[in-house]
Amino acid sequence: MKLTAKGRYAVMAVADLAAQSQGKGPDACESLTAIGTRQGISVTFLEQLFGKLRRAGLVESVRGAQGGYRLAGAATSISLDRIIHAVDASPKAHGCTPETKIACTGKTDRCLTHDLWGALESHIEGFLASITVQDVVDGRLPMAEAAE
Amino acid sequence: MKLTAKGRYAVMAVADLAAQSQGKGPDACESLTAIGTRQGISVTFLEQLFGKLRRAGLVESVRGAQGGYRLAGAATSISLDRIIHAVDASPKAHGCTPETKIACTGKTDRCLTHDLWGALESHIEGFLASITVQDVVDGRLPMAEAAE
DNA sequence: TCAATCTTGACTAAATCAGTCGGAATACAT
DNA sequence: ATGTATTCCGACTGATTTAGTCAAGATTGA
Repeated sequence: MKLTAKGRYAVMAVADLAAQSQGKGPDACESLTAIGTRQGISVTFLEQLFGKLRRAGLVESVRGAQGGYRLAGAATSISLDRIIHAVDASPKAHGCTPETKIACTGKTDRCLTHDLWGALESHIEGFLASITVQDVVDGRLPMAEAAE
Repeated sequence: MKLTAKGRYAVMAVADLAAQSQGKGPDACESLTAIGTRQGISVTFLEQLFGKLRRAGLVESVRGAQGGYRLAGAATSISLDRIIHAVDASPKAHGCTPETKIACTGKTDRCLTHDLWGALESHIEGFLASITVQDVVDGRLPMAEAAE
């Protein structure tokens, strides 16, 4: 699980897409040009992101003129962890895999941090999984304690 | 808040240090050579990490032969977020700073993800702050649900 | 047909990561 | 005093990742 700007852009773009299609019919679609202009993201970069989002089944595309993208499901059914996983594929898990099992070779202590990092990752994942795109659109976020 | 291998190594090393000085007197210190050998981390890399840990006030050093490092306080008083902050200094906060305020210029939606990312960061931080080095040594970790 | 749009894949400049290297400075042991 | 073990410090580096760009083709509406 990585938390990069790319993931944040993807969340922004999907939230924008959801917000735009609020009142419109289920077949309405938004072009990347429109999304990019509104959110200040370059269209070519959005292409890259939406390609992955489409392959992950989160959005659907409509080709040709007046085409664009629309959500593949309800905004309430898309959680943020799915978006982030789609664009920021994390092939490697946390440490202590066969290749980097440095920590697990210890004699005195077996890998102390292995379980720890696993717990941390699932903690973050759980947090992101608990938020849907609709929540973001509505500005509804859990414990908005974002101090500073 | 970044979660890199460097931070994990630092937690491993500090936990090792704490575990070794369990029975010994408060003045006992461990050399980086010993820690590195046990944990399979190169000594030169440990030097880099412990330099930062020392400057952050988490460990104390004893120079010269038979020297080494010891914890600057009780293992129960050192939380993991302090270790990670010490070695993985994160100068930049999350997005929407003056330099990258791209998202905040929107007309329709003001920056939707700003608060969100802030909430996420403080969530992770709170999790790490709730775990002490002593917890790691004792293998006591919250919700050890680390499936797979 | 023509223009708008998605689709794909290669490409890149810059930053970051993980770690090394060389050399001081310091203190203990003999 | 000399040698040895250790911390200290900053520069350096190779590989990877990030955050994009660019070019060319496929598909469809008007």
